Amino acid sequence: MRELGPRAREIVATAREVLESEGPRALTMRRIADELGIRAPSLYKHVPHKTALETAIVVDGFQEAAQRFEAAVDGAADPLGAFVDAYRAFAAAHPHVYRLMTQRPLPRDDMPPGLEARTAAPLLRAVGSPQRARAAWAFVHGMTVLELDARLPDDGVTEDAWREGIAAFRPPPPAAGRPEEH
Amino acid sequence: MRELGPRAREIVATAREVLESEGPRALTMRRIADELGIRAPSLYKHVPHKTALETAIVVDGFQEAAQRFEAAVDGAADPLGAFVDAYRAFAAAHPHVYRLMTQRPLPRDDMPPGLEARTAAPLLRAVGSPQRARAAWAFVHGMTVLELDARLPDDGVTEDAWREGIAAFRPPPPAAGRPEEH
DNA sequence: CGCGTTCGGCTAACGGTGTTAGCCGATGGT
DNA sequence: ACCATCGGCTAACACCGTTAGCCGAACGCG
Repeated sequence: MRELGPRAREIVATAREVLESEGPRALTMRRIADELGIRAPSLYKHVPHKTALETAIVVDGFQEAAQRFEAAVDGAADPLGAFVDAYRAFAAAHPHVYRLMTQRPLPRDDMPPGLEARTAAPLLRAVGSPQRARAAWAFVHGMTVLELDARLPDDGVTEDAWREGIAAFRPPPPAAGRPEEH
Repeated sequence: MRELGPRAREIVATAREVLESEGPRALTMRRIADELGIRAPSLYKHVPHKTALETAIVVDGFQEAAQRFEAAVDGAADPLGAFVDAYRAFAAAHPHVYRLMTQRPLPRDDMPPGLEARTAAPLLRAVGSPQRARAAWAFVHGMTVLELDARLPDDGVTEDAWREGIAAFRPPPPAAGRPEEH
């Protein structure tokens, strides 16, 4: 993947703004060009195709998410709970970007190496084992998309489901004497 | 939602075949018409728009899924395990239909009333409580889409994650004396 | 029988999409 | 002073969903 020039970064930034404020159907080459006071074909002087634009948005999204997750888990008394809060907050703040990041196979070849692992690391540390991390990730992602798509009734039960799932995947206390409060 | 005539049912059936065999990008009005030896505009004599076609595929998918889930759970020794097996089998057999069923808000207004609840019922029975059902559904759906999109490494750990999640959401044994084997 | 309606095809066309080809003025290096 | 590169531009293509309007065949019915 070619490195993006400064004009390309501008294009990606306005593309992300369009996506976040008006959703994926509005994310059109002509629309992006309009926003920049430019014609659509000129975009191709900076970006090879629309997919590369979407990939760049996804990469930015992962970078931002990774930062938030690391900051949330760092030194938290309840790392899993903190991670889940940060995860939900990210998805709620950038639902269209979140969907773009998750609703298709990852463009791994066009992503900085290590970024995927970096994003996954805080959860891994929060729950202990890799298989538990994958299960917990699946739960959190599942809840998130079901909520984004309004598949779950908006009653208190959904919040209970969050609690139930978090409790199910929280690592057991480190061994010794005092039990944890709940 | 208008009831679909017999020709419309044929159209939906070939649309589903195209979707299942070649994916959503191939699901084109012209492509469907071709398959039927017909021109694209003629489809609109039977179906109001493409979205209605997709909705019909989704409804068929839910009906088939509901049947499979009911059959799987019915009288099973481990209802949750049986449900998960049936769920994964359905998604693996019809990945594109599964995505269509889950990757967008449900077209509830154009679905037979009760179908959504019927599809959800087997899992609800299998785990006991509604909040546990939602959490378990999120986990199963999350694992499924992550696997469909090849987001999880294809090692044994993912299978462990399935086991871990299932164990986490299995209802406690009914009370009395003898412990279950594992 | 004849008539009118409805049905289910058709062609032509519109506006929108991503994308390519090719032109051209400005900028900047040698 | 020249030439190349950069970053715009217009025109156009193929494909998409969809609409308008035509037309032959089939059918109900007086």
